[in-house]
Order: sequence, then structure tokens, then C-alpha cells
Amino acid sequence: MKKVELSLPAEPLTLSDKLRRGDLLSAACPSRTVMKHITSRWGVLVLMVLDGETRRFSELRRLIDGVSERMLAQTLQWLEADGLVRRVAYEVVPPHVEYNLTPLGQQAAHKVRDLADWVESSIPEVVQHWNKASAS
Amino acid sequence: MKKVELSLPAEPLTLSDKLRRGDLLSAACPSRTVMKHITSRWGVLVLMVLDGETRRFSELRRLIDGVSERMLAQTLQWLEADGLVRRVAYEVVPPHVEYNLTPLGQQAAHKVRDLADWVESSIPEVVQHWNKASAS
DNA sequence: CGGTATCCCGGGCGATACTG
DNA sequence: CAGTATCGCCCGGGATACCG
Repeated sequence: MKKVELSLPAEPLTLSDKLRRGDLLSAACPSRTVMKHITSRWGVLVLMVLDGETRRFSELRRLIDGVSERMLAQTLQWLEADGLVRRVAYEVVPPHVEYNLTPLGQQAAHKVRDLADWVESSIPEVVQHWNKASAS
Repeated sequence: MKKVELSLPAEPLTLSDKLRRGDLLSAACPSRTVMKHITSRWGVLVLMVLDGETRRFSELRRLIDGVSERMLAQTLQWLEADGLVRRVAYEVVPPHVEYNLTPLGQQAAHKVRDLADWVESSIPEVVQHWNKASAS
């Protein structure tokens, strides 16, 4: 059985390509999962707030307006499992837990920050567009 | 009534600041909505695929693996309402509709692309981290 | 072809109560 | 303080059918 060599333009990535690099357009690719964690409602904000900082759980809760205990804990666990967030627990009473970013997480945070900065600075233009549409 | 001038460090943004620039950390800020559209499950992929290209509805459906008609239509409407996507419908039978990015949308697409590229290229490291955790 | 309308399920998410 | 456990709502989102 000889493997047929194809040379179509824009050849879709092979399975091994996806394992090696990731392809967001493919539903089965693990990059979809990572993207989901990073761009999740609270994931974005956690990465922004932890960027270059070490924070306690309660600090994060206070800084991120509207997040519930449950979702903050879950989001931190997702990001920790992906190797983006590091959790340091001190065995004291009352408990003391600190969170910060791994080198990998720092890279992610910079990309997220870029996007977030752009969104924040573009709000005036977007709102103006909203108003134009509702006035029609 | 004289307005009191404060000069605290890291003073939270005032309401007018938020209207002027946006603040993702505030639950009430419109930037939360825009961020939600852009980082939505399909919003990311739509922006990536439309980056620098004009595509028809059915092309988008084929390019974005797993998206349903309904969610593709809804996502395009969100982004159009935000002023990121432009929709051009030709009055012919059968219908012919093209989508592309506005200048604002192009900026967004670049930020999203940066993030997506990073995620795709980081997959090996993340997967390695997953395996380490499950092996423990 | 490019949608919309309707139905319905699963899971994201918040609220509350409890624990080490 | 830093969570986990449980409950229940809501809505993102898929399936199907229909329309201009």
C-alpha cells in the first residue's frame, strides 16, 4: 500500500500537524479547549489582573467585578491545569493562597492584554455605531 | 458646588472615564459586551477567517469546522452590530451575500490572530503539562 | 443560497450553605 | 480565608423545518 502524495494548494493540516502545532479551525483540536479557557468570561480578566502580579484569592474576587467564588475557583483551576497559572498554598490558619502566572501564562496574558486594551480603547467607536443603528 | 480633586494612586475610573475609554474590570462597562462577542466561541474564528478576505456565508460555514447555521448567522450579526463586520447583499436569485471586515474589524482581527497564533503554537507545551498532571 | 422560526437540551453560572 | 457541595435558572447553541 503506497501512500498517495497530494500537493493541493492550502492543503488541510494532517493529524500530526495538529498535534505538533494546533489548528483552531478543526473542531477536534485541543487548541479549541485552551482558547476556551483563555477567552472565557472570567479567564480574560484573571489573566489581565495576574499579569506581572501575585494575588490572593480574595484580592482577585475584589478586583474582578461580578465574579462569583465558584467561577473564580473553576477558572483558576482551568488555567492551572493548562500550565498558565501557578498556585501556591501556605499551610497556615487561616489559609493563605497566592496565584501568579507561569512564563507560559505571562505570554498569554500579554496577548490578552493587547486585545483587551484594543477593546477598551475602541468602545467610543463601537458605542457610536450602536447609536447610529438604533437611530435608523 | 466645587468638584473635589483627588489624587490617590490607582484611582478607580470614574463613570465618564468608562464612557470615554472602557474598563473591562467593571461589570457594567459596555466593553464586556464587545469582548463577549469577539471572544465568543465562533467570534474568534469568524474574525480569523475574514481577516483580509471577503467570504460568502456558505464559505464561512465550510471553513469553520463545527459551526451551525444558526450560530454563524447570529455571530455575524453581533459583529456587524458592533461595527466590525460589513455585510453586502446582492439582490439576485439565488441570493448572494458577502462578508468582510471594516477597518475597526481588521484591527480586532489582528489582535485575535496574535492570540490564536500563540495558542496554536503553545499546544505542545500545554498538552505536555496535561500529561504530566494525569501521570501523577 | 442564505437565512429565520421553533424546539429543546446541556452546561455555564450565580446563590446559598457548608468545611478545613 | 479559601475554597467545595448542592441546587436551580438561564441561555448558548444544536437540530429541524420552513421561507424569500
